[in-house]
Amino acid sequence: MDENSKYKELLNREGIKSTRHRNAILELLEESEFPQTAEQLFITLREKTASIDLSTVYRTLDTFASKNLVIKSNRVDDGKALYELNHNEHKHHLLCVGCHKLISIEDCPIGDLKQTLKSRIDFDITGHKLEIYGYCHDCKKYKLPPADHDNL
Amino acid sequence: MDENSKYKELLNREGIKSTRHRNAILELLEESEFPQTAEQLFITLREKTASIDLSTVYRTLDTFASKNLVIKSNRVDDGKALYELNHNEHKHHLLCVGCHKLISIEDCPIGDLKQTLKSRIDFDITGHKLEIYGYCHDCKKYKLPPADHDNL
DNA sequence: TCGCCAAATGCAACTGCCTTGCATTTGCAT
DNA sequence: ATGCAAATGCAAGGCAGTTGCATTTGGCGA
Ligand SMILES: [Mn+2]
Ligand SMILES: [Mn+2]
Ligand SMILES: [Zn+2]
Ligand SMILES: [Zn+2]
Repeated sequence: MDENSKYKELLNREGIKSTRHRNAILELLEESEFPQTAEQLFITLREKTASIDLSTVYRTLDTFASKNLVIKSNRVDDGKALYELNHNEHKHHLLCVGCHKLISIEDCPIGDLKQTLKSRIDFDITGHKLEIYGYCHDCKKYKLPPADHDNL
Repeated sequence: MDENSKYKELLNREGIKSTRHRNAILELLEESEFPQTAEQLFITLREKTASIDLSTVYRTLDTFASKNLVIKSNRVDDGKALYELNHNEHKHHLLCVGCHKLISIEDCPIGDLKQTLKSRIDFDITGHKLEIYGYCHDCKKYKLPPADHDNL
């Protein structure tokens, strides 16, 4: 293993081997602004670095997810699995249903709710997924009347 | 078509035909407290009512979703598609990761955020999906240390 | 540095969820 | 009742993700 082992320490800390593919995948995830499908990662990996099998990509991502290095979620429109690096920072994003642009935000509205639920029904929140969609500045002019559901 | 056409008006209002299967599926969804997979619905339909094909279940649910009669989402743990009746009321639920129980809540923490984002970055929220998980009262005693991500 | 072995990977077959093409049936307007 | 578009059943197919197994490789101990 050559000097490409940028993530050797991280991987060893998790008790798994530092390999070419694992380093490449971590590096690629670090460059990605938004969650990626396994296939997107696979294609990019084939282009820019060594040959790799799709099953290896899935296995690696699953391993990372089990170590909490990676967060796995599902795309809203087709349910396909998405993977992103777990930066241990709390972020959400807005999806524009007009142009499909993603916009990062730091807001998280769960904090208060967490206290409320703990005292009211004795439920301990450990995590959540929040997907927000709507129309961005550029798309507002073409805005359709909003669907009458889920429309607080 | 006999008197089972409980939803004839509703269906006609949406511009689609009232059929035995569509009525059965709407009825079944109305009895369901929580979102169901297509397969769960399919099995129940086969047991309690007439024979139906799985593809019909999917096609019907897709049709309903396109009319906003049904809300389609994805299960957190396996990504499988879930379907529920759109009651046009705003609800979320808590998933206990200990016993997989679902608990309905009426709280929605999006209201304030909606105003904030509109004024700050000119984004119009039209909808959102929120999935909250943690430990219910009964499972707290067996609680594992929380994962260090997404843990506001 | 060498050899060992469990872990990681490639490859190909396979599973399961969901979709689609097509022939037949059915709802419903006339 | 008749006609026709929409709905359905059936079977095949598509595609994301998984798995079994043979081979390779990383890391460790001698
Ligand atoms: Mn949050
Ligand atoms: Mn809400
Ligand atoms: Zn937009
Ligand atoms: Zn529980």
